[in-house]
Amino acid sequence: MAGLSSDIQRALQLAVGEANNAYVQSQTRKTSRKKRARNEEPPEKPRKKNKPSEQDQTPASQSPSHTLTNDIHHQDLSGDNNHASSTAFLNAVVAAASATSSDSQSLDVSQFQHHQSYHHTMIPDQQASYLSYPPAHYGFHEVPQFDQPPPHPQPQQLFPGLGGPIPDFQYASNDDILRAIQDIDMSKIATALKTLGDAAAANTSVTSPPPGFVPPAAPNTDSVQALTHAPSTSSGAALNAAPKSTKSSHKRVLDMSLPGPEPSNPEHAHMLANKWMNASKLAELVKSQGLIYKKGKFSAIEEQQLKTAIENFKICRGLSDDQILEIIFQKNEKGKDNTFWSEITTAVPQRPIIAVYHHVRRTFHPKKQQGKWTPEEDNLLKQAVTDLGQQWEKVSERVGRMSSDCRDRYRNHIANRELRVTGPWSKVEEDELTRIVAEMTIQQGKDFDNDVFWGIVSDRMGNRRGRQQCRIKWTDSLSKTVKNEGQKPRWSPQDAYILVHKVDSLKVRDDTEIDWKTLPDSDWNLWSAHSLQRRWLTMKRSIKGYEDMTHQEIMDILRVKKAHLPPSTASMRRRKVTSAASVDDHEPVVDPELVNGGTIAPEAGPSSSVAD
DNA sequence: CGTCAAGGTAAGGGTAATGGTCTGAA
DNA sequence: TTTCAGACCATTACCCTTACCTTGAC
Repeated sequence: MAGLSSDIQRALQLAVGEANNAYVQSQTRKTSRKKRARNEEPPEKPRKKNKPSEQDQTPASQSPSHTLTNDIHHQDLSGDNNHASSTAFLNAVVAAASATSSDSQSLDVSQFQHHQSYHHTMIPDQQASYLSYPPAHYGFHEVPQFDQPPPHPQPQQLFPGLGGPIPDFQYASNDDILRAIQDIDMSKIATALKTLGDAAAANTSVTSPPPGFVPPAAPNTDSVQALTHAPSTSSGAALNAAPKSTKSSHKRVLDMSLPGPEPSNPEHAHMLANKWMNASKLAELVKSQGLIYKKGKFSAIEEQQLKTAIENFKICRGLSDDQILEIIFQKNEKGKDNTFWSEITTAVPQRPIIAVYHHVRRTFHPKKQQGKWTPEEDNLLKQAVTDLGQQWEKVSERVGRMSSDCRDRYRNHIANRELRVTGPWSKVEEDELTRIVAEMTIQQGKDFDNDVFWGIVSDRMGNRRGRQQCRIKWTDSLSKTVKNEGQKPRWSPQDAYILVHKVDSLKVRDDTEIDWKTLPDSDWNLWSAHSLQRRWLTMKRSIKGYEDMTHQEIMDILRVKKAHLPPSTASMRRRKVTSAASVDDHEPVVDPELVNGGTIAPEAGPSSSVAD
């Protein structure tokens, strides 16, 4: 099948692998739960924090402080029916796609089951797999294997009719794969997968899922009110962790294979989607009824879900794009469709209707994202504020930018412009900022990471520095120096190592789902959430072709890339280093692989402050 | 006329993307 | 010496939440 796109190839691999994974999982669980204990650790060993014993893994025992990993286990264990349904649907997909095959050359999926699973993230202790990823040029074959599990027994094939041999995917070239699948009708596969992807994307009551397809429920990985944040792996655990085996993944920039947020209880879900509750009302319900709702940035997946929901709303009612915009920005009450906001809110579980309202109105605003402000616009804005005051909607009409953008431009760049200083901070300024922050937080028993009002700080700096300047200077520079006893810490390979393991432990579908504030722990807390996020982006962008990879694929590569610590930093892991003065370069070096393999456990948490 | 819910506006806090400079290793 | 990657710093557009206000139904 010449000209088959690589996306289609990957999509097919994914479909088959996913279907078989799902099937094998359900078969495996049905036949013997004991197999689940076959993991990196012997069953009698105490499990890591994030890997509770199997007895813990019932939905009923799920505590509010459950971990993400727990969630995944819960979903997986309790989701036999879901798997069966998903599997049945995938089965139908492939059956439909292969219906036109002229001969029965087909996929022997048992070939894949010897390799590591890209589903590893859903089934942490499941070692069966179908597709190997990434290819050897990433150096995965060089990664030391720890506690290689015994070969996984092979459950019955999901696609017994597709029994022809196929080259081992782990080492096969694309050509081999293509030859093996050449008789499958790729257009049908692609169509079916698109449907599947859309269903997963929508994962909502707005859309009707394909028959038999039950979208899996899932851990929530964003900020969730009233939920103790699922802790990521501790820094100590990260340092002690063996590099995980490779697992395959698939080429979709948004990876929907991991489940999304678990729907709230039906009553709460209805309330969130229909009641316009303000912050205090929400807080009250969190307290009194244990309401769980999501805060923070909308992830790329939520964006997609909303987009799909709006599209469905449009199609169901036969509306045009303009009519949808009229609903979103409706000014008059006449002809108002009150179901719109409630309906699209159901597409993003755990989001309150008010948050969706604000988000969608910004996202769909015709004046959004116009880039840099020109001096002419600045003058127009300045004049408009002089004439109209801070009535941003009116100012917006005159300037031609969104009201919030006008407000931001004014407060951040126009107001007090004559006083504003830019460029590097002087020592005097840094001391002044440190003093002001200390006075406003520490001296009042508050947290200097979270309880600072930056507008006030800027005022107290005489408006010579803006709120954003003050905040960034503090969170990304001065605070870590203060925490580090006056020494400026530098980002080290072990920080990168910890970060990768922590991100990995979150098991998110996409890095936009990460709540970066939850990453630091007591031993590793020098870096602000903002810094960590930027570090992550830097690491991610160091991977060639990262734009076309899913989070899982990026994770796979970084996990290996950052698997080893340079000897010079390995020694530091044996004790907590808090300042440059404490670093002894002559300390014996610990073989990082020994530590990685769990032979040597670090005594304490890692140094989070490797000095120059 | 008071109350309540829906939703519009403003304000405060925060993040993402990007670019420049410096530094150290190859 | 040159080149390059990445650490560090700064800027600024963009985003989310919350408080408060307006409007209309009851």
